[in-house]
Amino acid sequence: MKHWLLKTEPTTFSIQDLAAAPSQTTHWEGVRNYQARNYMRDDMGLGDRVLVYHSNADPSAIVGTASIVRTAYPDASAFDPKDPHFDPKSHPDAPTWFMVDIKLDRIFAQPLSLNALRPVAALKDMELLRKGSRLSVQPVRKSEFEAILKLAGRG
DNA sequence: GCCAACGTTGGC
DNA sequence: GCCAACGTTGGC
Repeated sequence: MKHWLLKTEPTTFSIQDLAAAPSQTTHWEGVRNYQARNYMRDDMGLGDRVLVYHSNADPSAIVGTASIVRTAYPDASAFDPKDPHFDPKSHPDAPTWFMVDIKLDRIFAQPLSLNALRPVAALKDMELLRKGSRLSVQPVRKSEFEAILKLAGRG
């Protein structure tokens, strides 16, 4: 089982939106970066655990966890000219972009902000905390995932 | 709103 | 294949 971090802007789709979704499950659509795509398409497995991160938020923070409940399949939003993530170069017979489905596990009682995470020794190599890190789908080490859960407590 | 960091595009 | 220009991300 692997561990991941998924970024989302809460003004677009928040973990509260995930909690309100049918079966607390959603398609993680709109990823338009090749490295992020490759992680989703090639490496994500059923049952992998996910940290949900709110970017461009106040404060930006890890806000909860989810699990992969469906592995990669074509991202149909790329085929829709009216969709903000439309990509004319992606065709249904040879899709460029993929998505997975995730299901909410829990929302942390206290969001873990970047300021709260930076001083944690166990997280010093975490991709999220690297300067200039922009990748919206990131692998997370098991030790990092467990450290995050510990910080989040049982609430 | 600023701007650094990064990815993509396209002329050559 | 280089690389300048441009667009996007995202913390602050």
